[in-house]
Amino acid sequence: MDIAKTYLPKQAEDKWYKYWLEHNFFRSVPDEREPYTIVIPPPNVTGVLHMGHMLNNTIQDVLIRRARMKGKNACWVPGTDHASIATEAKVVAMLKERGINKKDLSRDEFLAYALEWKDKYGGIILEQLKKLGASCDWERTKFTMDEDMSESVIDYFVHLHKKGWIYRGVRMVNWDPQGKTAVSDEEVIRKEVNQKLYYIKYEVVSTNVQKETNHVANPTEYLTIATTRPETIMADAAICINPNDERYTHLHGRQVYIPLINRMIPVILDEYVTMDFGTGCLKVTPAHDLNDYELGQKHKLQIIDILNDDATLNEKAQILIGEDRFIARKKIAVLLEEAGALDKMEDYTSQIGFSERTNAAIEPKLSMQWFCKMKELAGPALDYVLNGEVKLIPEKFINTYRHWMENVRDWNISRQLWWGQQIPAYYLPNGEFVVAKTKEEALVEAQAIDPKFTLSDLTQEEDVLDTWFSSGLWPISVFDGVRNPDNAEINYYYPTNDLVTAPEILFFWVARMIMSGYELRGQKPFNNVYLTGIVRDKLGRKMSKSLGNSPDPLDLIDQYGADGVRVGMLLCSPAGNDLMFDEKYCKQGSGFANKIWNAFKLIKGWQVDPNLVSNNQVAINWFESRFNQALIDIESDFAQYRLSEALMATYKLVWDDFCAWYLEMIKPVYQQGVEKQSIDEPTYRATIAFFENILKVLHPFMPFLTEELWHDELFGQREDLDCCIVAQLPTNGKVNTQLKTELEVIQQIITQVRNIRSSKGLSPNMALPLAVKVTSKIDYEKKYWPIIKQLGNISQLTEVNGAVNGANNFIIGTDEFFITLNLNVDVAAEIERFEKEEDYLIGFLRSVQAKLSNERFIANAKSEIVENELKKKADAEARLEMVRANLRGLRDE
RNA sequence: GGGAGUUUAGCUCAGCUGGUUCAGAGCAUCUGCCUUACAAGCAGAGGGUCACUGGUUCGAACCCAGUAACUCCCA
Repeated sequence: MDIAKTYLPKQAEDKWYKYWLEHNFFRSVPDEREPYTIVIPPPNVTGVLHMGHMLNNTIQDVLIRRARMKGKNACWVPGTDHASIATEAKVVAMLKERGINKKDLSRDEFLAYALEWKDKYGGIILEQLKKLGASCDWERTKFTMDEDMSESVIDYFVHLHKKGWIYRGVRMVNWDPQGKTAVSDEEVIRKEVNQKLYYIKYEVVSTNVQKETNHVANPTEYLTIATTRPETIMADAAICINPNDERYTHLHGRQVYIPLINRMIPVILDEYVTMDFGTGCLKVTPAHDLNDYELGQKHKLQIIDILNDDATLNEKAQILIGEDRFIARKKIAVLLEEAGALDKMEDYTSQIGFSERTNAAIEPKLSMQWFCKMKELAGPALDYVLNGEVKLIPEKFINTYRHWMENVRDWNISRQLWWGQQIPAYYLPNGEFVVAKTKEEALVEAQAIDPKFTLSDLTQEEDVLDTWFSSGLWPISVFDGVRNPDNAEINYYYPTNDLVTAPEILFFWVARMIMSGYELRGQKPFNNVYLTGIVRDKLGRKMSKSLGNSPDPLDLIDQYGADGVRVGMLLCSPAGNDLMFDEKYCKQGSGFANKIWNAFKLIKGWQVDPNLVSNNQVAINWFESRFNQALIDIESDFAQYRLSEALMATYKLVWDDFCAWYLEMIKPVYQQGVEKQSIDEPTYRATIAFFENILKVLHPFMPFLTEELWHDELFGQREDLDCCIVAQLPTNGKVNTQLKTELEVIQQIITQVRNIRSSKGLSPNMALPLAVKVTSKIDYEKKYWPIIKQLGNISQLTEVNGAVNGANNFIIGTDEFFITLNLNVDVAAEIERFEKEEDYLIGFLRSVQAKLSNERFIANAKSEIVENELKKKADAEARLEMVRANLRGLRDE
């Protein structure tokens, strides 16, 4: 068989993903094993994969695969949410293209179109996740509007209503005039916008007395206000000035006319007004501004709403009826100008809210909405996090979480849409309403009020529930734990283990899951919340469609292989910090895959010769020990969710320890004309065992490559179900610290020898003799000779008692090494080198001595630190003596 | 305006309870090598006033205070 020169990911990826599916490796059903559960943060059903998903799902897959390989019953539940606003907007747009107006459709007709649309385009994202290698239990795929999921939502609503935590109320909401729905504060994106500040003159109403006595002498009086929204003056209820503002004392108790419509409104006093902003006169428009609304409540002002749901002006505006708010703004400026009421215009920038879903400018609007009380729910949800039952990783998010939970406001859960769960509230002819799971049950409730009511008297609330209201139940509802709280699945899988999500939805998703978990089950929904950062480009900009700075994830997979991209994502993703994504990380990932592939190729080229005797036992023991150490480190990294460090530890284990050192130590010397290189049996067996273990450790990060190699005949015959994906991770054995330290010395010798070769311009092929003056206990001659010989290309090793004349030398630890070259030693350069070292050692000793002669150091420092200082001193002195001996020798020449 | 976070090599980040002359990793850079697994490679090298200013301490990248810059959240 001819092995490709580089790793080719494509075939391997398709082949093994299919194989895993066919053999049900992703499937989880409750059994006697310990469960390990992750529920996916459901992406929008209409969404497509972006870099944020790539990161998020790579992390989840690494965690789930690792759990599987640790013998846990690993269950990763996939799914999507219905994203009511975004999806409805898309469906409306699609209908428009077909010439259909939503207004002309019944609710059921519209939902039929929406479902059709969802079936056609929905769930693409889940297919994309498969390309990444996501090992979700696809049989469990859920959608927040599945029948059982919707029923759970309705049940929860009824439950909360029974507790008295759901109510209706008029509130100022963030109105999206395009989506024609309220959106939550969190769904509003604030942006700086250049606007105009209009200075408008209001005529002050003269008093009767003044009118009669001074009619002619007293000219008309005006006050001027500054506003960015002149089109709302018709909704003004008052003008407000600061009572301390001396400029306007004469206006106290007066009234003014609104220009153009000449409606009379009072001048009111409130310290809320900033005197040095604009003119110090504030127009108060309670229906169209949150702060004005509150001011209006305080001063019992009239509320005049002049806007329709689509932000056109209604008949209450009296003028410009039917015009859009922005067009009205331009037109009214002209009208004011003509009426002489426009004093001036200034440029002004301010923050304006835009709908995250439709990008329309948010209009503050008073409307009747459904609310869920948050105080009672937030308390326990905060406690879970504060007492550490739910761990946030990294911990820095606890502060933010607490701040939000302590200042939580009631949650507006209604949306003026059709795509979603219709609120199960039924209005009665008398204006009251009842809440029940079904219309029939609602009738029973209604008849308790008045037995004469019939089904036809009940009208269901038109609004649907916020999507977060469904996804807030996700960890419970995917296991049917709302409807059947005691079923086997929920009891087995809940609470789930880890949740991987973005910090920006900590509140409206994570917090709400914790709330519902407590409320419905008295249990947290997950143990750990791993918060990933935002994927930015290498310039630190958020990746966005409009900037076009986001690579297409599938293109990346195409180019670098899924394994390469997974490694690339993880290499640059410290927990909780934003990551500056750069394609070069994917390149590094695919380079790593190639390195592993080539190590495999090397081993494949060997063949056991039973007659050969192994002299690699030290190398084998060393790597085994090194491997065990790496397992410990990697486990510790995972325990702390330091995934990129766990990956880097694995990367170095493979590249440095295994490839660069171990394989080079044991690699048979090439024999020409032989198809397969001969190797002794113990080394061959050990190496293959190491390689198989390495594949296991790598698997969570690079599932495809490892599975591909796992099935090679190199490892013998495999049963159908003997796959890397379900192999059990090796358990760590002993770490031999003496071997480790000694080999570090050997590595330094090799490096020095290479250095000398390289600095003298000698070929690596030229074998050199090495002499050593040993004072340590290291057995160079017997124990390490095979390694030194092979890696250093040393012809012979001799022990000497004194310096070797004319040799190049170096010191490692307390042992001195000599290489005799048939070249003149550059005495001056050598002297310089040793003088440099001497200086360093003198400085070092001085700093150590300074500590040791400091009484306060001796008195205060821990004894092991003092001892360590003494040892440092002794070592440095011994070394300094050697260096000086060398210098003496050199200077004598 | 209120709150939180960040600042260590050209880039992305480690650095635990203050204690090795402690400043580290990967990438990038430079030099030399097409050495029969890998040029997507090998061997070697350079690179930092740990943002700044003070303080605490025998000892500070680490603790404290202040300053600056950047980021995020809320109003």
